[in-house]
Amino acid sequence: MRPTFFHSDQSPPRQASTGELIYTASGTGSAWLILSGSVRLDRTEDRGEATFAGIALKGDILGAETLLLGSYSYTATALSDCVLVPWPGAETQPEAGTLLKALADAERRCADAIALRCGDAAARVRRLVGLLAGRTAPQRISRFTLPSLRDMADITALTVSTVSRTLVSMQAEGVLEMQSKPRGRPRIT
Amino acid sequence: MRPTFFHSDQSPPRQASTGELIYTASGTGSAWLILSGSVRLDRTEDRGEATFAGIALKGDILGAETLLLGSYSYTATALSDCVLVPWPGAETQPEAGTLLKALADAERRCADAIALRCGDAAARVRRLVGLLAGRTAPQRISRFTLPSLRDMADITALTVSTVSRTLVSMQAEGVLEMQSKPRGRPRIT
DNA sequence: CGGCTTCTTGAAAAGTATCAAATATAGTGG
DNA sequence: CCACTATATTTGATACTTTTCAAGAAGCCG
Repeated sequence: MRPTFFHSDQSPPRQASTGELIYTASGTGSAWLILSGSVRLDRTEDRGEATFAGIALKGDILGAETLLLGSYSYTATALSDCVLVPWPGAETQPEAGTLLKALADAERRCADAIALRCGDAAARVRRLVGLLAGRTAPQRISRFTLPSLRDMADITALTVSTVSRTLVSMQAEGVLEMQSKPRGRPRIT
Repeated sequence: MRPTFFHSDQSPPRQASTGELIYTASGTGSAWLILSGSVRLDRTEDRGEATFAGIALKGDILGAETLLLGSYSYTATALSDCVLVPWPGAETQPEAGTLLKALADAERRCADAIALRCGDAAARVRRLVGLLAGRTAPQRISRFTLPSLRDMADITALTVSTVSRTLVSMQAEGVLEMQSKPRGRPRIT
């Protein structure tokens, strides 16, 4: 008996753990629907440097440009543990309705990403934490479930030092759980 | 005889001059294709404040979310003189290919908008000026063709003062034409 | 253990925001 | 036609936030 959480005419879900590379710009592959987790997108600038270019959350479509261009335009990295399924599943061409939804979602998360660079450091980090936690989870957030400081710094256009200081003060205020993130190389989960 | 610069089965182009409101969030209307000019998108936050949420340039689709939701999600304002045509033109439903292109364009301009908030003030303003001028026009840019300082400040997450100072120094360097923008209420063109 | 990576923290420096005022122009109404 | 108002840009002095640079602490891994 096959598992029942995805249709039998689709490929199985793909897992990506925190920090893992999902695909690389100019590489080939399918588009993806994010079932859970959050993803960071990066664009390679003129000088070959990769810069933050967007964020994708649960329910978003990832790498839709490959359906048009034949290759990915951005590099995708998992900000948290992710589950992805190829998109569109069975049909070779997505239908107009789902494409429209993907388009509307893309514009919403664009506005979200821009908003993550508004205001002072405290406001940005707070907004990012809220976005990653999802509006459905108002309970206190553990520091363990957050991305690396490097990722959060890139997303908010702050430095690692500033993000660290901000998180520490958020912990002091009780917004975050009073438990420091373990230092050192992240453990392989 | 009808004009020949657009197909007779389409509505005529719409003009919007610099600073003009194109449509309002929660209002109704069609989606638009930008034939020329640049547009600023704003989202109303929780407290009712409007914040910058994106930029749209020549060739981009504007307000596609109205095809899915029935109303606009953002407020659109002309950053420069614009010409728009309803989209899709004759067909009631856009085809998959053009939707995919709109989706890819949306992600590209999302990355562009995020990049406008990277680096110091000089880098941001320089990038914005380059984006609005288009890569096809490497010649020197007149100060008259730029949006208002208020708009540029909102887009780059700087203040009006800082944008002004940056533009003045760019004029001194010769990147911009050495002609100051006229002060006072913008003339209605 | 030693090397590597990540997070934390301190002090000084740099950049931008803030506040305020001056300048300049378009539109309005007398 | 001319004050008068409203809006937009420029500029200066100061205060504040964040960056920078540096070092230390803490965990993983070979």
